[in-house]
Amino acid sequence: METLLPKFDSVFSIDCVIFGFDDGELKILLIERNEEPFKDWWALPGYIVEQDESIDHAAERILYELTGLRDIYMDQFYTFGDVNRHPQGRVITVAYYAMIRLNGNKELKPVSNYVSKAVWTSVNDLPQLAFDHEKIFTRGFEKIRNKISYQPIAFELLPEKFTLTQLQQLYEVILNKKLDKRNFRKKMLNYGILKELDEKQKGVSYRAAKLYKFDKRKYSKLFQKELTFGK
Amino acid sequence: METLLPKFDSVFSIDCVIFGFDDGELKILLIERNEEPFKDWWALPGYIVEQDESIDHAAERILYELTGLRDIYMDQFYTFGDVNRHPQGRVITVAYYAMIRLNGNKELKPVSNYVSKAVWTSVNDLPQLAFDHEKIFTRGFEKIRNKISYQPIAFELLPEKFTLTQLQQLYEVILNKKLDKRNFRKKMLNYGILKELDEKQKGVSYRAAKLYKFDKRKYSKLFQKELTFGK
DNA sequence: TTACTTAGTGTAGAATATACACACTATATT
DNA sequence: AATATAGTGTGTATATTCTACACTAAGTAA
Repeated sequence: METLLPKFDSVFSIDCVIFGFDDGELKILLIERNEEPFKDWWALPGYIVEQDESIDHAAERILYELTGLRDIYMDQFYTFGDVNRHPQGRVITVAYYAMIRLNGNKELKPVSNYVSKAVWTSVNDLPQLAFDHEKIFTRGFEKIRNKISYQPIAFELLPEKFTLTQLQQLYEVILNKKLDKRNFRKKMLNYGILKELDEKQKGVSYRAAKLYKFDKRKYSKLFQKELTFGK
Repeated sequence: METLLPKFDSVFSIDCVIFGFDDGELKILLIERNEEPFKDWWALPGYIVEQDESIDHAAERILYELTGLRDIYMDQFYTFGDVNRHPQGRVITVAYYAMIRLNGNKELKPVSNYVSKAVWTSVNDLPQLAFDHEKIFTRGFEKIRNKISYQPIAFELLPEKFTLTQLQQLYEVILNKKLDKRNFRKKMLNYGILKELDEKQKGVSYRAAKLYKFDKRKYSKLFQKELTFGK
């Protein structure tokens, strides 16, 4: 490979804002750093892209190393490239977000040793974060808030079978406002992307609610359509 | 500055998809490369980010060097990081789009000598492009198509004073469909973000249309609101 | 059996979006 | 002067979507 390219003292990294929903709370995954700079600080999970891997691959790899999770819906949302965002050199970071299904199991097993631990933290209760990670988080949160308004990404966060009330709670948390129960149900059911199951919620000490499933097929039909601008 | 960071043989670049509207056609700015690789090929304007400049700054600088334009509405939209996208090494590129007001003057004066010339090309009539630039263009075009559906970015492309017909034509080109004149006007005027002027179009051989101006203030009020999800 | 908690449901009025047809005005051409 | 052309400009009826609002039903726990 020729190298007409100028030499450049720089690094690419990936940072991930990984959302989960649990206990009626929206959470993100934070790690405690075990390396300078910002040793012992909380940070978004992220690491350096390797020389011979694509950034999408790096994002998947890093998420896997930190959580053991694969095949997660992940999307790039912004690239942060201020000169001084990293105290040790020029690091441009590509931020991804992911939404994962907690299903009650919240244990996280960091593999890489640059992390002491990884925990789920409510977005309403975040500690101070290393680097410009607060900025990155904020932008990622805006992104999903925005996106959920026109695409039902919420399903990524819920267990496979869920109640309408859970779905509504999730919308409320992300949009940060109360929604009307009847209107919410009407709208969701009208989309026709929910499959009503013959099952009910279990283990609750009150009337059990019906469970629903997300119907991916019908979803794609509905939302692949062009955005409308009437005729 | 310590350098605990691993050494990495890599480069960041910026590529720009610069839209303009002229003659009822949506165009983008292409350059003819004067450098290997892809010498004499058409490409999106783009170049390497310098060691000590932020990526946003680089984007502005590069646009300026190629067009002499400043203070352009510009937005990052995606970062392309496949391993082999550049034949000479690892180059991750951050793509920006810009929308500029042609106002009839289409002359472009490239400053940098890695460019032989720069021209406006209709998006319906693009030549083959260097690198993965076709992919970048496509994604950028999707981006504005999407965005125009919920934000009136179209004004960036029109002259300061424009007719409703021009505005509609622009929407039609970007959305790639015919719109109903009456409904379009009603909708646009209802937003209340257009200021009707006391002037009319000049130099046309038919009934002159009223000119309008975009009212930025009212715009921010209207569109800063949260995206709606009812109550 | 009672008390408690959440599930589940309908409707009317308001606002918005869509569909549709024709007259007017200015200029260029003959 | 007559005519053709091309684009401006308007109103109304209908369909759809959005919003506001409160009670009963079902299940569990004591």
